Amino acid sequence: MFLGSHAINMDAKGRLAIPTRIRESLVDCCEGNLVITAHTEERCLLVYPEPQWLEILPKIEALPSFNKVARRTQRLLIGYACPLQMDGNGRVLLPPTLREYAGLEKKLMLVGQGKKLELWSEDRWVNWLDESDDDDVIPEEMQSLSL
Amino acid sequence: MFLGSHAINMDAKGRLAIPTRIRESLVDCCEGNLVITAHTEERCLLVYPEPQWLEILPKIEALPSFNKVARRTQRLLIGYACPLQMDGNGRVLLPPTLREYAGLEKKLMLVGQGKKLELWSEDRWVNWLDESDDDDVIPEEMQSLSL
DNA sequence: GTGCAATAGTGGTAAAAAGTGGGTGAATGT
DNA sequence: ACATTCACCCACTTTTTACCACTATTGCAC
Repeated sequence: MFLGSHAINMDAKGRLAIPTRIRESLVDCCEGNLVITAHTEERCLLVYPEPQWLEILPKIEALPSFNKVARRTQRLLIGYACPLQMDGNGRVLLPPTLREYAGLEKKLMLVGQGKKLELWSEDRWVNWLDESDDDDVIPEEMQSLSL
Repeated sequence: MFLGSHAINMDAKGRLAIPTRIRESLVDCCEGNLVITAHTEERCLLVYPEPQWLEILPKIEALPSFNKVARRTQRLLIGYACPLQMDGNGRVLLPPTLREYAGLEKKLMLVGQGKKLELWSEDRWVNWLDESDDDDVIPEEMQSLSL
């Protein structure tokens, strides 16, 4: 279970030190085997423990090839997916195409999301926080949700 | 299984170095025998390991001849198909007609898509990423999909 | 409160591998 | 027969990646 957000830095080579708390969770649940890919709705990245990834992969593959939205989802999720391994210092190397996609520079935010993590450029994260989506539709599943 | 995206360059002769990761997968699954053809929905190319291609070919041929969409699909997929072989350095030579179709110049993106690969002009790829498809229909299979 | 120790984070280096460019000979087509 | 194209090969340059060393920070004990 991944909770909380962490401000972390990426070095000049695109390496990223996973915060120790999270590192421990990762070793527990997947021996450090991660899959990182693009988020389809925002320009940020998704980090899955490999077992979680293997659960959703078949669902993505099963989507219809001749629907535009489905094709976009497939192309991004599968097309950007990349297995990652932590190095001896608990760092991972982010492939250039993913850095590019999410606009990652030095300052990043790693955000726990339960079964997965999200990785944001700090700038984009802050911008997203400021966005007001007042006019968006609330799905049925949330109509009766009480927090 | 092909995952992940790679920025690659085409040289002046129209040769294209396959990234090592993918090269290994290709040698494993088809001894480097590829078939490349046109994508019917976007102006990019499809790269199949030969066995995968031989699986889908009969399905394409079986499409009804008196339907316009089906005819277009056949014409493009079969009409542009071309077998490729990697050279000693893991490069392939792209036929001019395919380069033309997909608008390939120097900078390309090779995108893993599970059983196949897609090859894009980098420009077109970036444009496609920026396209907003907000008004498209979300297929039923995705209505309750939770990733 | 201060100092020491352990651990996290950062930067650098060197060996290996991958990408790039070019040249030559064979083959094909005019 | 000649020209042009293409496949194959060789060599060089750049990038990658794994490993190592140092600095900073945190936490604990005295």
